[in-house]
Amino acid sequence: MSMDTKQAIMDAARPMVQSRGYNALSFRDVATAVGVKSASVHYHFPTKGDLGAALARLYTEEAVAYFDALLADDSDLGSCLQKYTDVFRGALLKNNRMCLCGILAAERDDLPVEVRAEVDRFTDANIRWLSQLLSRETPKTRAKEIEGRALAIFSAIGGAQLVARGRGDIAVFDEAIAAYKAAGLLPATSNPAGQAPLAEKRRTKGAGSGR
Amino acid sequence: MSMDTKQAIMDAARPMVQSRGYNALSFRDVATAVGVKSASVHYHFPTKGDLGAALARLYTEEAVAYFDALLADDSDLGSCLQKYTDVFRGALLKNNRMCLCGILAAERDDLPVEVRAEVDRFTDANIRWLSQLLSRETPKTRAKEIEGRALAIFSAIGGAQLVARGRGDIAVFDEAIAAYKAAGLLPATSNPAGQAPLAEKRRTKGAGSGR
DNA sequence: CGTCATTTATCTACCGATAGATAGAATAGC
DNA sequence: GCTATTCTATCTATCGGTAGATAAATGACG
Repeated sequence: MSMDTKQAIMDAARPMVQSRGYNALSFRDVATAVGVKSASVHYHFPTKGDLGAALARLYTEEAVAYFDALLADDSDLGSCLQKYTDVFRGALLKNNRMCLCGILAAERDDLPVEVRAEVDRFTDANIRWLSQLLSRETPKTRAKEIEGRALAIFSAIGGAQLVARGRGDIAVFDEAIAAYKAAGLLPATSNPAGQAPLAEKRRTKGAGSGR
Repeated sequence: MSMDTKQAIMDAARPMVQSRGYNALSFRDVATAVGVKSASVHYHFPTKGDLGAALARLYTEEAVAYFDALLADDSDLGSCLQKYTDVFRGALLKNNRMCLCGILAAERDDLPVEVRAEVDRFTDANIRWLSQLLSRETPKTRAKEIEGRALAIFSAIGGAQLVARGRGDIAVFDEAIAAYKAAGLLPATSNPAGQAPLAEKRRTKGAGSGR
């Protein structure tokens, strides 16, 4: 029953943070959702920072695992990026949530240092993964340039998520992504006269756990 | 003494929200900063939602005024967009702050409806302005396409601001913007072999009030 | 096996601090 | 004197966190 509770706490807390942010996360709410008392949450996570950092760490680990599987399975850049994008889309789809580390980034000044560090790790992991993916297509390109492109993709998708969430309209996200493709920031997946490397058109299966 | 206090409250509250978000904004903190009691803040802004909405509304109005002046004065698209970008950069420059409506978008679920409405207005105003700017350069393009491009630029810049803030490093913002230019999402301002309409290179004078 | 000690996990009850908000007295300017 | 503004004082609700008790496993040892 022990690790079950710890896991249940994290399972309950994560969507709460993704919905309302770190500041709005309360031990009491989590405890109520899990069906225990807030003191029990403190038993597993002594401080709020501990809980927040654990959430962000697990979040990053799961994301990295999913993304790395993409890199291994699907060697097509276009469809990899499509699935990558769809993960962020999935968060909006689930009750207009945001990427956990995205919303934490907005709250940076209020975060305990240990949480901040995990947010940094998430960003790093995304840039690294995107760089890896991009450099596979254009191995000759300078690393600095590829990293810049990776950062641009990461930032742009995060921004689309933020703006779409602000409007409470997932269509805004889709429009932004479409415009990124039209501008050449993302590879076009099907019809229009894009540029950049092309890909097939399908959306494929699951979009992960709603990152 | 009356309107002075009201203005002083807003002047004090705005940077607080930009730094730590709506949830972290407290009547007591604002009152202390202004030099009055919290009850006096309630006199001018009965509820927190009133204060938040007033902040967002004024923020949008000031932004629109500044941007419209840009459209009138400087007819060059590249330098207009450069100044537009620099406004968002300026927020980071001032104690790693974010666009007020950007951070409010992240907190959407916690916002009173009146604040939410003002956030929407800000987004609309930005898309409208960017569309106006873009359509001046390419009048033939379909309105839907221009709006998509405007949304892309707005989202991308907001995302760059969010990621850079999360890292606490304004250089991240600059890198992202540079990569946007390289990708063709934003017009290149000077040296490289960009595409799109070109512009001169200067940064010009003030970047507004740190939007 | 049985006994004793320890650990695990949770509870109840509370702490000081702070949140937004309100009522009504005091003060100031016209 | 009336109105606009600010004050004092207080309320209720919630926050993260702690203290202390307890029941149930777990393990050590004779």
